[in-house]
Amino acid sequence: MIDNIDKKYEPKNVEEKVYKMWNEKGFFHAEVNNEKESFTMVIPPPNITGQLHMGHALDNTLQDILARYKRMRGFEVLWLPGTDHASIATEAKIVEAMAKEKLTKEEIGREAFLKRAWEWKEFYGGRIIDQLKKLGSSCDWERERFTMDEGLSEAVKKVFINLYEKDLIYRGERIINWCPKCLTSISDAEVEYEEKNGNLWSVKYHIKDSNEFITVATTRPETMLGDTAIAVNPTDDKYKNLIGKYAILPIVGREIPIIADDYVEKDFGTGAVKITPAHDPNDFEVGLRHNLEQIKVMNDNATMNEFAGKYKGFDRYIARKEIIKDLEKLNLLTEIKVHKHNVGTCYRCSTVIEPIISKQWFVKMKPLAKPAIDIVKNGELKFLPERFSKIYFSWMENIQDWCISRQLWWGHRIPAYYCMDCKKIIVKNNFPDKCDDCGSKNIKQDEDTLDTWFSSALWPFSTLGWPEKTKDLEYFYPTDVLVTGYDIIFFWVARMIFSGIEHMNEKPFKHVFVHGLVRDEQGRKMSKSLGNGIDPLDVIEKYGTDSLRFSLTKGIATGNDLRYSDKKVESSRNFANKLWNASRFVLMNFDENISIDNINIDRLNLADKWILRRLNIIIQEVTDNMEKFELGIALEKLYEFTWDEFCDWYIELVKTRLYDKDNDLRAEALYVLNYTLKNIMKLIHPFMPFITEEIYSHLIHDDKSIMISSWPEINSSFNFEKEEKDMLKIMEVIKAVRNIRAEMNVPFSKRAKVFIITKNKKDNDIFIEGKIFIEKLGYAMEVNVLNEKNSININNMASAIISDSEIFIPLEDLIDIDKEIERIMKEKKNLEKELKRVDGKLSNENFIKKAPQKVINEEKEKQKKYKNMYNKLLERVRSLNI
RNA sequence: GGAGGAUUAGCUCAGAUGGUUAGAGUGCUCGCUUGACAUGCGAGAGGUCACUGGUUCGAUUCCAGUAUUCUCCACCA
Repeated sequence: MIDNIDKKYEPKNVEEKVYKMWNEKGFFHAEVNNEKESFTMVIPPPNITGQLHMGHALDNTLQDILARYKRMRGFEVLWLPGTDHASIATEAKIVEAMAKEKLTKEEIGREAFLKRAWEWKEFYGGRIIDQLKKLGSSCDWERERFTMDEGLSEAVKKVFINLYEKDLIYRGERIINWCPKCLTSISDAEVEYEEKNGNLWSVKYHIKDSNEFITVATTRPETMLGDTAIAVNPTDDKYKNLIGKYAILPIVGREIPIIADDYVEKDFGTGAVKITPAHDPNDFEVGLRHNLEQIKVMNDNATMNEFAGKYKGFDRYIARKEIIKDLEKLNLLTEIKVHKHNVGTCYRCSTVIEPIISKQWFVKMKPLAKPAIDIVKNGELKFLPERFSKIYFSWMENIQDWCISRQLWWGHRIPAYYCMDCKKIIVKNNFPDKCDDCGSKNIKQDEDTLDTWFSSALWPFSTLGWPEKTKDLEYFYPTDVLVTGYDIIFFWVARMIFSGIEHMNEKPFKHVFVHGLVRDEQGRKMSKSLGNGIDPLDVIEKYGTDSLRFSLTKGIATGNDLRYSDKKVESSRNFANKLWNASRFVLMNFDENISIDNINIDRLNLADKWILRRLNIIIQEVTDNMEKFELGIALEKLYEFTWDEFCDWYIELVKTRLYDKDNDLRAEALYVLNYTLKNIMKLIHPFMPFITEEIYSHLIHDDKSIMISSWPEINSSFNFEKEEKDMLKIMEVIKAVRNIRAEMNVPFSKRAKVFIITKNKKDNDIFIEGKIFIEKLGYAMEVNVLNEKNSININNMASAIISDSEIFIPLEDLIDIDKEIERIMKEKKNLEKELKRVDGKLSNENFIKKAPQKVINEEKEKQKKYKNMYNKLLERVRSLNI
């Protein structure tokens, strides 16, 4: 017996306490356990600079739901947490912080910089972890990893060396995406395209030894300083005679050849293209085909270099203006058009990317992509929803080599060493003593670090001890589900897949469970620049974690974006409160003097049997939904079952019995209440872990915690099919009575008599059994079940017709005959519509011939029912002289 | 240029291997301090399931096309 429980649920009084308890009892921890099947997930490691946002909240809520569900289903669940060093993002923040002290990286040097970075990591790395805990995440914190942990760094080196030895990593000079602000190369995936208004300038180039000109169009005139050819299409008659001749590069005066290449489209622009192999990826390819010189005209910070002649030192955009001015003076500018085009920008700092030729390390992608495509094609690894595999394929099938070197300090330093004497490249685990070839000791390590994603690609196995052959790997790998937003399929998911296959010879996970973005109330992306982000921690503070989790998961469709709204959280909070109060009701009625241990099923009443049967069905359905990852549907069903069926019906139905201290079926009622509520708590626990734990701890059971209790199963002795149907009939009567009363404006305090007329013997018995419920929920002073209505005067009664029965309520002076007529006519119209539909169907020969018998029978049943009701209605119409 | 979503109640969204009187939350209307809960209870109004075809006995659901809209990928200088 519990009293003095607050009327309102206060998450703050519960969440911290409960989380601490779980943690201290070691419920989050997973160990190799050969008696159980494993279920493994690795967290998408948040950046150490990161702060929890709604995306994290959704992502981790989904993972936690799966983890808790599987744990209850008896799996050894490992949800492995950790953080990512996020090279560019973190380095940028540290540089920014140093700028406030008027310091630069170069001034303090690599070693001191890294010291600062590690301090940063210590300080901020823990913050996001604490925030994940606030979400209720049941991660195994004893296994927390960081992408630059010693073990993970070993894995990175090992992978680099493996790939290098297999010739899948190479160093070469190619066009890469250069960010002039971050001062590093970035991969293709890290470039974001933005549509911008620019100009298309047409520039005349003089043909050598002639008075002719050739006109080219360009969006980036500043790169012309690095032109080393002009290209035309070989089949283009306009320019055929010019192929092989030379043009004079304006301003610079250099002679450049006019070449023919298929790459040029005859119909675009002038049909002639300036070729700048050092500053454009397409031009680079053309350059290779024609053996053209590559002239880089910019510095790393996007200012012009010495090859830019008089523009040296100018920023690229200033240089552009100056060049345009000079071309105008020279009369070589023939046209300026406004031109909308996509400009590549850095995904971290939004600076316009400069394609630039540079010596970098690359991963050869084609051979790695092939098996990674196959494994999804053959269904061994599944995307959920399936449509995301198409996105994956299109990326994987068109993949370019991956530029993995970064000109950053924070990250895994590339394990490549250069002999300064004989120039040999040595790729090795440790700093070599001497050069293998010439024996020189004059050796330097590559200055660059690796792309952050290079290490996170290994996350599913590096975190489990690879390259060591650990028991953990054997037991927990491959992982089961990877939960992530669709926005990082390319960055991360795809790279984990080919890495897993290449290094483990096994997929990294069986399912990729993809979710959408959390948008703001108006459907916009939440972003810093818009300032429309909602801090999940604020929401938790105000409404509690369970409410936040609930609002992010109820009714969502896999892979679709969803909108955050305060209204939704509020209604979730109301649901939590509902759970709280339903439990309060149950607990308040617990009676120390009544044992619910040995309940005889035969003594359960109709309502008991109905709710137990409904619970069985819900258990089955929700379990099916969970297995299919239909979390949103599962939760929706639980919401409705709990609120509508359990609270609004069962609890109301049980009250009469419970309040009657002499009733000898109170034990049965308490048993059913405890049993149902207990199972509801279990079913909801994965979604709302805190409140369910708190409530569960007060209920009667033998578990230490709901978290480690077992998932509900159907109780086959509770499959009361008949009673379920009977109860539905009684509920139908109750609804009809309430409807009449509401429409007739009968005040609550005014009890009325209810007459139920049915010729059907079975129904008769059911209603007699249900009298007590109809009285209570239909606010009736007396319920009479009759075979004939002859014995009562129905003229002053309001009525309703439900299938085989009629209901009459004498309202005496309260009856409003016009309203009654209105009600009846409305019902008549409705029935006519339905009858017409069902008659039409059943009189259709083809329907009878071709539809399945089951459907036909169902329709016939309906027809019978409607006809019956309709006849009674006509009788009623006649009797009222309408 | 290519691909993929979305389009269902005023708003935000679910939904069904094709057959239900198409659902929820929220908002709205009416009535309620009903011995858990006003963060509540009861009743109600509100939908041509974007449009046009096709398949089918039957389509809101499957197929094709159209429109509107969002997103991703590629990129022609």
